Amino acid sequence: MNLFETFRERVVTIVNEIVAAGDLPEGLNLDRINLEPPRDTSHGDMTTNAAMVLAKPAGMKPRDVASKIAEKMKSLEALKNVDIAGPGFINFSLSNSFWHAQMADILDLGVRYGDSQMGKGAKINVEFVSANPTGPLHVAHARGAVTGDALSLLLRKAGYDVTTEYYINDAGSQVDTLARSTHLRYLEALGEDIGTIPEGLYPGDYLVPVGKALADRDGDKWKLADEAEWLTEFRTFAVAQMMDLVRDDLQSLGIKQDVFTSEKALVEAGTVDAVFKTLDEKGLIYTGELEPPKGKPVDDWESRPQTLFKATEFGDDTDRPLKKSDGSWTYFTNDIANHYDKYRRGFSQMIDIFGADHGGYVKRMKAATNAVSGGEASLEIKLCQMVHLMKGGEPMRMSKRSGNFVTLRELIDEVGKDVVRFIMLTRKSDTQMEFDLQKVLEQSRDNPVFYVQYAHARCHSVLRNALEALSVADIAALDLKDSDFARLEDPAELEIIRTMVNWPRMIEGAAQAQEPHRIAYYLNELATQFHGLWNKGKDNASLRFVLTDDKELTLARLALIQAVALVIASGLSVFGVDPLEELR
RNA sequence: GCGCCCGUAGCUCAGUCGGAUAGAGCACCAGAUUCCUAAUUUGGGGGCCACAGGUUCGAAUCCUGUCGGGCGCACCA
Repeated sequence: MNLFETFRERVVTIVNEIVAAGDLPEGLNLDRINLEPPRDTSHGDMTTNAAMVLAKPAGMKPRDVASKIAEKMKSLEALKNVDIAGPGFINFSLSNSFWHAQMADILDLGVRYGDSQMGKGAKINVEFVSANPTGPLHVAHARGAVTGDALSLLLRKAGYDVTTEYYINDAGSQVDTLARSTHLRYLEALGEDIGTIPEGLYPGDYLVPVGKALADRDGDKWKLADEAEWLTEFRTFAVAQMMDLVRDDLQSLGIKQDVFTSEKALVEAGTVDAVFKTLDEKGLIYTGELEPPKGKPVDDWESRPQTLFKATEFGDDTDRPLKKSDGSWTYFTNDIANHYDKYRRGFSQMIDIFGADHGGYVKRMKAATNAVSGGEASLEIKLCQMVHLMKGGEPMRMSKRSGNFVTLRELIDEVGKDVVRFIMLTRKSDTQMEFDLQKVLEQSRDNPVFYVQYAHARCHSVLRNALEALSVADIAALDLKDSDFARLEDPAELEIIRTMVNWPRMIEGAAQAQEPHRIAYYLNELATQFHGLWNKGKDNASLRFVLTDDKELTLARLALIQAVALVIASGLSVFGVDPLEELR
């Protein structure tokens, strides 16, 4: 529980006491009472809307309710300056000693500061990337990958039991295309001239080594064989190779999912049949005809009876086909089985991260998950909008022909894993964003990655210099935890402590909203405050961190810096970004 | 035609389950800057929160409609 929640409970307790005393009516809904830091810091350290939300149901004026509450709050420990403002806000501040006491917590917990029990260990499944295993990951996968991974880290920090998952689409026709493309490369490896890759097959060079590996292993065994003989073997081999590629790409982003579920395996295990049967028994399957699509005209459209799932009963716009014209399962049916399988494995909360181009798929998947679990499982789907890659303010065309890169790997090679991760997380995932490859490598205020990393590095630099100045070998020898925090009296120092104390609340808020990008803004703010304090020391020598004539104050300030470094590191860890101790 | 996402400063974007005078960075203008610990710093101008209604003590936020942008729209994956 964060401190704001603690004080909120105290306010609720006070309200209940007032009710018990008969000064407020019984049966008031207290859920809408908030307690938060005010936007304007001149209003104090904390503010509550309690009086305003209670006034109307109580049939009283907000300021009258406020004065009753404020009167009792004055007796709370550590509180000072309780007052009523505006339409009925109750603002108050906490004593400096209260804030100083929080320093010990931060230093004690280190990067675990901000860990929360909010999730109560609830199991939650986060599926992301799930790109077709037909080649290396594309830059377009980067945002979903990073968002999914960071969201998982965030939820873990907030106390959820998170399992990350990748669903391998290895049962559709695209993996047959992969197998055929690989066969061509196999023939090439055996010395045949394959010419240009025919339309409809995958032309990428990454299949050359796969074909060669098969030629090395099996010789010319498949050279003259019919496709029916080699297709399965080539598909299995190539998919395995492609998944190795994908895993390597993810690894280079620092991502390693816990579970890889194979679509093919789900089909072969009969899970899809079981799902179909379940839906059928619930009366959610029927045979009918659909309207022709309303968008672009489809050339090969033919009206025919289809096996349909009653998705409309669960909020979808139309019912959805479960079988293709050849009688096999649709991708959708298999994906229902995928989500059913997760439910069966004990996940009642699931999150999928999709690209924006899959937006049309959201309603049906949520509908199906709802149906197949009998309403017991909930599926959230987060859409990641497109990222426009820029270079020096100019949009980049992403095509091999123009010599610009197209793969995720190439993007990482250009700017580095940590930059990709941080920048992708600086914007809300469901809005489009720009990513300027030039700007993110600049060492300036304009580059949030640099600015935050620099703050962390600067903390460590100060600590290193301090050790030298104090002739101490190891920071542990300073016992910073036992410093006299009361010496931190400058408003800028207290402001930093308040910001750090807000960190646990940030984690809970961001986790609840499933919005990792809030962390980026928080880190930027903390970095700004720290850099600001550093700069004050330029003008005012008494505000420097290391003061040779005042060891007590120096130690207290070093403790503050240590705390800042820890909170920044804690924040970066949620992003999966490694904090730097020096910039070079 | 329908569905989803979005529209906030010149630009890129925040804005906490509805809260006080709507914020940040960049850009722009003006000042400081052989003081130092590491990559300057201080201040300023700049807004019909797309538009119009509605709900509310209170709306950028919720609801309805209009306009504008993005994505998607049998059997593919």
